[in-house]
Amino acid sequence: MSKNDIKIHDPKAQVVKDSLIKEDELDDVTTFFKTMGDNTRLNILIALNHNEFCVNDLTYILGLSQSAISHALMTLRGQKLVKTRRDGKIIYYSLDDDHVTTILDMALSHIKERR
Amino acid sequence: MSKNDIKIHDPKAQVVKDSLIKEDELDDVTTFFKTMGDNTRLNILIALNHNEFCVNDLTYILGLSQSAISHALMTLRGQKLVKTRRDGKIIYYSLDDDHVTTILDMALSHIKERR
DNA sequence: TTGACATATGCACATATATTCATATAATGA
DNA sequence: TCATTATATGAATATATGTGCATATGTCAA
Repeated sequence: MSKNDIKIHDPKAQVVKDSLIKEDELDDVTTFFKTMGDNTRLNILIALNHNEFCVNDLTYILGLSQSAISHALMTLRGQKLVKTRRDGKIIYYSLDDDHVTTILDMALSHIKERR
Repeated sequence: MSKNDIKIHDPKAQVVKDSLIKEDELDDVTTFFKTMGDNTRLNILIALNHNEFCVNDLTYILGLSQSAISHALMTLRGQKLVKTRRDGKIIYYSLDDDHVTTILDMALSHIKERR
């Protein structure tokens, strides 16, 4: 008996199965959540939600190595969650997406109400 | 020179550093995002957003093994994102949190607008 | 009580990923 | 040009995590 022979109990299952979002679209969403699902990156986003900062100051704020911060920022930039601005040697990072703030706030309140 | 000797450029860095959320609270939020950051779990949530379903039907909808679905559901239940209802042999799963729908929708639109 | 169906769980394995270390690139001022 | 400061990147390692397999638990019908 192969996988195709599974018998559904609720006919709605077929409808929902057919209406699932496409794999690549799903990948985009999960990748977004994965990006948010890391203490370092989330802390960076929270910090940048207050103000733009350079890599050095983010290193100080989070208390992590410059390399770790830089790697995290590259991931965030790849997801277009942060953008950069250069002023001489210094590169300033800031949030690149209004949604992030909203989603962040929602998640925070979601957690708090759950307690 | 130790980590404490990092010199900040922007005095706001100190303010933001002091206002960071507590580690355990941060863990809660990232754990929540991690839970959402998986294709199987997210697909389950999307399916349950349409209707409650039993494990068997979710297995059919996602085309995965019963074990994989069950494991995923345990994680979701641990995060209080789904709840269960038993009817005889069958256990029905449904969303346990209004926020999830909202956050899901936001993430989906976030992705779409970004293209 | 036995068999069939529905779901859960422990273990093992494979894959993904965050961090560190070392080093590279880039910009500035002397 | 050289030294210094700021940031990025590649490789290696350690840890986390999703899935399949086998099996356990639970429920009902006969």
